[in-house]
This record gives sequence, structure tokens and C-alpha cells, in this order.
Amino acid sequence: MTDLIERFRRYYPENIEKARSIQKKIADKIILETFRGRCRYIGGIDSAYSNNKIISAICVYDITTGDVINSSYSIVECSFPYIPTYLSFREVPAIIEAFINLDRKPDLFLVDGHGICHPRGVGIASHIGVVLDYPTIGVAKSKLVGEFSMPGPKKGEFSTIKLYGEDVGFLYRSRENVKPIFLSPGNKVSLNDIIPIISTCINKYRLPEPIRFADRLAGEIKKELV
DNA sequence: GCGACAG
DNA sequence: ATCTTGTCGC
Repeated sequence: MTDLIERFRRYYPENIEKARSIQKKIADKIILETFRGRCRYIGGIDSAYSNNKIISAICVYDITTGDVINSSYSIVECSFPYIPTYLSFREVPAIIEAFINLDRKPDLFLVDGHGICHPRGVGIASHIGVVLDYPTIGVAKSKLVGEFSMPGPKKGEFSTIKLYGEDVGFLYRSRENVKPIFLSPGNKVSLNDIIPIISTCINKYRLPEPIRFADRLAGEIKKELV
């Protein structure tokens, strides 16, 4: 816990100018090894905004029952503007606080946004994965960078996303005839791990269940805020 | 210089 | 992300 706070501070810039060098330090810490742990409780992380506040929510989903066994959230004043490729500095403070508020920690996290599919290999899922020292997978709804072709129209079809000539993720058709989602490793998982893991928590919707629940929770908190 | 650009 | 009603389609 004190380690967590320490890592959070070490990787948080004092100003926008230092954000880029911080990202490079985080990138050096990313581990892309095969995930060996249990994969039953999957956490979903998503954020919502209200005025100048960020509401981050976490829901822990049990893939064997389909239930959310625990959840938490935090409300934090925005301390960083939204700048493409620097999204994580805006949301990480609130996410860390929500994580601290979470009683039952999951086996890994699904984060709303990209992982290593990022210009410097440090999307929000990777940033959070390094700060929490946790396995994370990035699940984004739209493109940031990379080259790819569209996957087939059937559920489960996918294509590879390349960046600087290397494979960094997948475009995954999570539901028939629906716009595919962008998947990439965040931290402590390999490229080959992510589709099998994601498929265990996709039901009848485009986004995986843990993220859908987190999205809904953040939205509810936002409503009660007024 | 021009276009692209997670949430 | 957010502002927003109805509406077309499975």
C-alpha cells in the first residue's frame, strides 16, 4: 500500500512537460509475460466526468457466476487536461483511489482504454498495471494508433494491430455486426493471453461485462452527484 | 505544414 | 468523456 502510493508519485509528472519522460520510465517497467495466475475474478475499470471531477469505478466480476462480487469508486478533482496519448495522467489519480477503496482485489483488470497500443507503448492500461503492479488488459472502443485490417463480421473474429512493424494488439469482433473493440496488453500479460481472457467475460454485448458494470456504476454515481 | 488524435 | 429524442433494426 505504501509501495503503491510511492509508485503512483514516482510516475506522476509535476507538470505537463515532464509527462513524456515519465511515460518512458513506465514503459521500461512493463512486463509482457504469459499470465500464469487464476483468472476467475476480473476487475473492470471505467471513469465518468462531471464538471471538473472524475468519477472512477471498479467492479469485480466472477466469470463463474456472472455476478459482481465487489465494487468501489472515487471522486477526484481533475488535475490534468485531456491530451491525446496522455490520457492516463488525467484518470490514474482517481483510479488509484478507487483501487484503495476496493475490498476484494481481482485476479486482473480490464481497463477502458489502450495498453501498449500507444505511440510510446504506455496507454492507460499499462500505466495502471505498472503502478498497481497488476496484470491489466486495455479495452478501447476506438483507434489511437496502429495499422490493421477489419476483422470478419462474426463474433470472435479478429485481426492483428501493428505499430512500428510489431504486433501490439487485436481488433476483436465481440459481437456480430458490431464495431470491433481494440485489445492490447497492459502489463503482466502476453499478447496471446488477451483474447482467451476477454472471451470469458463477453456476453451479448460489445464490451466485456466487467467494464460494462464499471461504466454503469460510474454513471450512477455521477447522477447522484447533482 | 497537414492530418490524426483512447477518454 | 459530454451535450441529447426519436428511431431503424435484430
